[in-house]
Amino acid sequence: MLTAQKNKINPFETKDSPLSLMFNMLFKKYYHAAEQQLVGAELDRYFYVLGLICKHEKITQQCLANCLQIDKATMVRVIDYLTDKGLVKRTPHSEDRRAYIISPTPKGLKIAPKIEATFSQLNKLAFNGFSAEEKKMFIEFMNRMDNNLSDVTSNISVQKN
Amino acid sequence: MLTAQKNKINPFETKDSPLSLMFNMLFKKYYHAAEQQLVGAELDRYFYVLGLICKHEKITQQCLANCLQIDKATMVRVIDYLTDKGLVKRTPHSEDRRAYIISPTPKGLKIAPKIEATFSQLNKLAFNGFSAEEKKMFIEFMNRMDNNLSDVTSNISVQKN
DNA sequence: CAAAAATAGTTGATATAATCAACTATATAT
DNA sequence: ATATATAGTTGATTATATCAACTATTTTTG
Repeated sequence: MLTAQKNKINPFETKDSPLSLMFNMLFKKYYHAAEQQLVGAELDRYFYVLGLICKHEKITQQCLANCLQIDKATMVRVIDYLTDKGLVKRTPHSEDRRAYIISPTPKGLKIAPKIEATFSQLNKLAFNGFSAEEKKMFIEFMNRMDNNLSDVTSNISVQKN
Repeated sequence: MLTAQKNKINPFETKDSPLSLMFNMLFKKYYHAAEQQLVGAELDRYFYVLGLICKHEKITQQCLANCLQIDKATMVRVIDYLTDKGLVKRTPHSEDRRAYIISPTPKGLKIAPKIEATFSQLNKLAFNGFSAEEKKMFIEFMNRMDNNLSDVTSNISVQKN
């Protein structure tokens, strides 16, 4: 019998647990830690989107949606949110009049280092006790998995974005 | 300039990308693939919860919430959903009259193998090209990260569950 | 070249999920 | 015996995802 007190299920130790469960749990822990560290930082979500925009300076909405595997309709609202907060702006694309280029405002750029520092610190914490080789291997494993799973989804079904 | 056509951002190759982004992307791909494979299987979400319940046969709601890092209020609704579908049932806990034990119904148990098979297949696909050692290392890495990030969140803040 | 198809972005509607506070009932600690 | 903690529930609110339909523009192709 599994009760709350003697809570013993650990997906990381159980044979054949779905990997998605592990990914999701790690995602949540990391994400919530980031939220806590960024409290009072002008924005209260979509840190990683702002991070990406600031890192690349110029990027279209559709590209962001593709990169982050987010539906383009959802992305509209993300960018609306960041725009309302005065952190990014839309400017018409010079070569494609359907498209907009998303770029950070000065205010957005000012926050970016704080976001980057938070991610960098959390990465360091997540990798605590990892050797340089182990760290490198981990990222490589993740990259391989991403490729493996991309093959699956594109074979099984039509992409949504 | 990053446009949709020449989409070049890859969080797995970019130095110092937030790990949460990688976790989330892998989670999504895996999860959506599972959804597609389980279309028409009585339930259309919470596969992993049903999987856990069937694997353990007897487990309290709070324990499930803890294990899955889901708010207990959310868990109520998950169990409601599974109960409405006739896949699990609540029975009073014999030693703790506040608690309910969640267990699978025959119908739930009948579906379980299909869910397990899907996860098993997707795990295999995700690990495609991994040696036995690499696979073992990956799980170990994930486990270590989970511990590292648990330390953080419990230090920084109060747990929600 | 003109027509058809595809793409970038938006909107509205809907469905799903997370979160919080307040609550009941019971169990545990002091 | 009282105070505190826990398991579970509910209602309200917010966040997120998803889908179809739409405009405007670009690309494809016959």
